Amino acid sequence: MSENRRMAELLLPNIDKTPDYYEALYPARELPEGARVVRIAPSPTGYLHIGTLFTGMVNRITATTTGGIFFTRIEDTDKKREVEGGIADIIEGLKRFGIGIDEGFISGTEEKGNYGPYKQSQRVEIYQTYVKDLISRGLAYPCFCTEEELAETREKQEALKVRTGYHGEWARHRDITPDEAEKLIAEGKPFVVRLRSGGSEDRRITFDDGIKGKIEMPENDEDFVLLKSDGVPTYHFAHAIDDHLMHTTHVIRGDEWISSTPKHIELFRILGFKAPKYAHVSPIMKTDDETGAKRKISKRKDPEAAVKYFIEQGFEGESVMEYLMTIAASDFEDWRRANPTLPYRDFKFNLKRMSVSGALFDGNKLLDVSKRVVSTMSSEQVVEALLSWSREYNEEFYKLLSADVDYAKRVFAIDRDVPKPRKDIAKWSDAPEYCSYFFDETFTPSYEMPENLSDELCAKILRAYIASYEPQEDRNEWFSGIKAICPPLGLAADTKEYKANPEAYLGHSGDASTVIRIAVTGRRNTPDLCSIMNVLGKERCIERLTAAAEHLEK
RNA sequence: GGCCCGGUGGUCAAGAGGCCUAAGACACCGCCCUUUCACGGCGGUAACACGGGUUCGAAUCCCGUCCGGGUCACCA
Repeated sequence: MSENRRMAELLLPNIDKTPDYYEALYPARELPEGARVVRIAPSPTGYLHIGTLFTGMVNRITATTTGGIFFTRIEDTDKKREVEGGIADIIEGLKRFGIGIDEGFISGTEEKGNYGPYKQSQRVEIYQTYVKDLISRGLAYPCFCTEEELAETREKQEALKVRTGYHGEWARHRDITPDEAEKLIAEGKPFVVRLRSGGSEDRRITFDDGIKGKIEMPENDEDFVLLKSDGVPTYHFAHAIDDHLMHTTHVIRGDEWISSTPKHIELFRILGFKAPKYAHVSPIMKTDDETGAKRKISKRKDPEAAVKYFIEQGFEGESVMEYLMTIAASDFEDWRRANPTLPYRDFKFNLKRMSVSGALFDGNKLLDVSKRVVSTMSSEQVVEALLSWSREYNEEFYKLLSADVDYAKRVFAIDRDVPKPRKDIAKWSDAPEYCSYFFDETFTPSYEMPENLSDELCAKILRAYIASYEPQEDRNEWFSGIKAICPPLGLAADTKEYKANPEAYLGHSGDASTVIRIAVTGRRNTPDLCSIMNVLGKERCIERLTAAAEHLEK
């Protein structure tokens, strides 16, 4: 038995399979030419991050436009950071935003597909099989350094002003013999398995990044850790094994990974795998409120880093995705204008069109996009969405709406379902304020009348209108009712008439309708008043008009 | 600090040596339409980080400076 072989048996005695076994178990996928196999590989460390959603979306749409596969894989190799329910939070979050999953984890607990298991903690035997093979080929070795020893090395390197890390001369256990290792193991010393890197600082490697283009870097020469002392792999090693076995063609991930790509490339080479194509997505940035500096959006400092924030605010998933698409593809907005009704998924996405630098999160733009999305929804859809949002995040409002759902539908049908719908609502949390005057419980009267009219005149307008008011289905008929009361009060029935000769009148029919609007709704700005009054009903309108008139007469 | 990646209006961006007197969108401002509010339409303010090259010609190519970001773990 060779020394390397002996070392392999010594370190991983329980592994009896060889890589060939797994190569046969996970044959190549049968997919059409050009189909891309992509994935998102989150760690279950808590809630869904906006950046994860973003790269998830980019991956999803890449698979969709190429007719490929999008799968999820859970990277739970760090027990310390794992959070209970973390998988469900992330997977359900993706689904909530309309990101369909073809394979891998499709809920917090279920997985599907022929390339599993899709959770790294269940793949330990696979990783160890490949590591054992590497050791027996002399390409990996055990390292018994303690944390303290590693820190010491680092200090020395810093004092000497040389590059820190476990490489070359500094790789203390690089030449450890099986005898030495056996002795240390017998003493109960823990160890990790490191790669015996064949790279050199002086040589450069280049790779063609799918987003950033050609990137040139020094080769990896770090004997980085493959297997941690608990036998679980590091990200780097798990990535190489998994994406090879799962036949990932394109690794689209956050650009914080660029600097470790040389490690990954070396791993794929040493393992004899074909490396995937890499594409590094720039992070979503934010301006720091305190320093004014641009920085990566942060979990700790920014509420909008958590996708939960948008859900609580009542943004439609579709709105957030539309907004993210405008960041992801510079030509998306043009496409959207040309195809206003198509789902964003139909957009032909191309990684090469992605921006190379990180975009600042623009809340205004999100609002604008959201208003457009909401304006295309029917009143039924709006009320349904409102009900499910408020049930969870605004109990008071939920009670109000659910007390009479038909009434709510009539409220939200106003100026909706028409060719040019209004854009008053961006997110469901805007709704309570938007419709407050439709409910006696939330109606706040206002008697702030237009500046150009005296209170006395306003009261007269209201009294005249109360006396003559009859509900009308037709807007023009309805407005005729207002026009009719104008001349006796010294107001112009026709606006143009007023503009031509303003001195001759105290105001015009537009002013009269403003007075009525304020009395009925407590606001100057509302959707179509005729429809509002019809929804409110004659009795309630008269009540409010009378209350206002009485107030002004005092 | 080493190594990477960037830098066009407040924001997102188009731009591949002459078509740039630099597009479009959001925001902001003004006007028009209109019974109000919106929607819509029209218009406006506002940018190639800086310095050197290369070239007849540079936002675009090269070098340097500055600035920003990322990364340097038995975390992903």
